[in-house]
Amino acid sequence: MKNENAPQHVDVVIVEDEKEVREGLRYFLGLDNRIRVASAFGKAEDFLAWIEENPEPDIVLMDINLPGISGIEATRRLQANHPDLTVLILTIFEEEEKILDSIKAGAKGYILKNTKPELLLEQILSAGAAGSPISPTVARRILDEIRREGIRRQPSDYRLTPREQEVLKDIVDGLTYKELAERHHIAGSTAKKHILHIYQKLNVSSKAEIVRKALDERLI
Amino acid sequence: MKNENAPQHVDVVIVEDEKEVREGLRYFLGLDNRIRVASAFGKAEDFLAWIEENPEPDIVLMDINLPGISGIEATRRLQANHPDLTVLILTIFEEEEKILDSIKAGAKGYILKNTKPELLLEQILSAGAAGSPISPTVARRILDEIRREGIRRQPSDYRLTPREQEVLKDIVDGLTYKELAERHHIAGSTAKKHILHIYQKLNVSSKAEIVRKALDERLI
DNA sequence: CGAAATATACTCCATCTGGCGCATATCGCG
DNA sequence: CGCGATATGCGCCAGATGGAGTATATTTCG
Repeated sequence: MKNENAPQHVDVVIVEDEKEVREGLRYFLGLDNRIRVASAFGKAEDFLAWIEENPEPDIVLMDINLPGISGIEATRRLQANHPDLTVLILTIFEEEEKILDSIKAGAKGYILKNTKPELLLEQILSAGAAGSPISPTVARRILDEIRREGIRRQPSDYRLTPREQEVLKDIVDGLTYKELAERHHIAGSTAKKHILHIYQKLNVSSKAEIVRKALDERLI
Repeated sequence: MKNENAPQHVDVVIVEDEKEVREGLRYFLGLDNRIRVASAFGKAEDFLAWIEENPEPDIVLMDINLPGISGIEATRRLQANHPDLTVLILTIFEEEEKILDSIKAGAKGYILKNTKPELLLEQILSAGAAGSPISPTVARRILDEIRREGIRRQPSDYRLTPREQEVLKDIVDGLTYKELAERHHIAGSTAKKHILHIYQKLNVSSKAEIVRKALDERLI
């Protein structure tokens, strides 16, 4: 199976806005001769442009918190033209939502920035071998999530009032302020107020987002 | 945060039927003074009896393929009286089904037996610190599973053009005309035109309705 | 009882949205 | 070549929307 023409190293690209971290990573990874840092970017946009003009690297280390396009969004977009590109999220976030979003966006691994350097190296190399490096604390959350689905999905509680629940359902049905007001015999202004409250509680800002969230999380 | 009364080591129990492997593990783990092997068993039944009479160890290394009660079943039974016990599956199986079954049974980690000894040590120790050690190849399977949750059926054909498909997806993501225009480098007026065309084809008249329809009929 | 939460309603305002017409430009296909 | 489909873009308009106040009942619960 050994191919003498195979590159001797794993090509890595870094996308990370903080220059210190970015250059630090570039330097550290470069020390290991199994890894070659092909390039590094401070903005996802720059990387997305670059990837269209250059040969695919083996691995992309992607920060989440980037100015402009986020690392998750960038990962999602990569799926279109580079579905097989191995993207590893490298971030400080441990929030379950971001983790799952990343995975669904197509990330092949999720490594925390506090990972010890030697381990980080192992993780990156293992990703080349069809593995998915995941920081143990992150893995725990993912496993928790799987278990939870296995048991029962209790709808996340946004503490919507009964009225808001009704309104929510009507929004999902595509009703406008007016229609909603008529249906419940209240003023349009009131219907609107209910909707705005729901926006705050669900942390969204449009009906379309409500519908998406309500259906995704089955709070209908 | 250091507590002088804290135990100096992690208590580990091994459940593994093959004597060679069992004793090998016991010996190897014992070499590291951060770990103490409290006991080792060749049958799950023996361990289940023992655990009721002795203080809980910190970690249980559990083989799957055991005579009598399987490691997975044993893990499941442990949930009743010892829900917080950290069980790490240590096995040669990479089958997705066994992996998921183990997790659902309550295992906190899933390590392959081919894991390098030094890494194995790290994995076990990380489990003590609320982490979930997972072999990279196993993690990959789990992630694949999460991503897969959505085995699409054949969507009804509304004859949307490729561009409209893209726009449709963005609407479901909750984007406004402007955001959508930026993302595709087109004028807001054009984005709007695409949306209006989609409205006609899907026979709807608002973004909320599109989101609903797109999610319901899985045309995303 | 009385405070807190909920439901109701109004105003102002900037922006977004849906609907319509019109106009190019490109491409594939016959 | 020319037709039709697709993609792009502009302008106009009325109404819907989202955001932020303010205000007042009504209900709920400690």
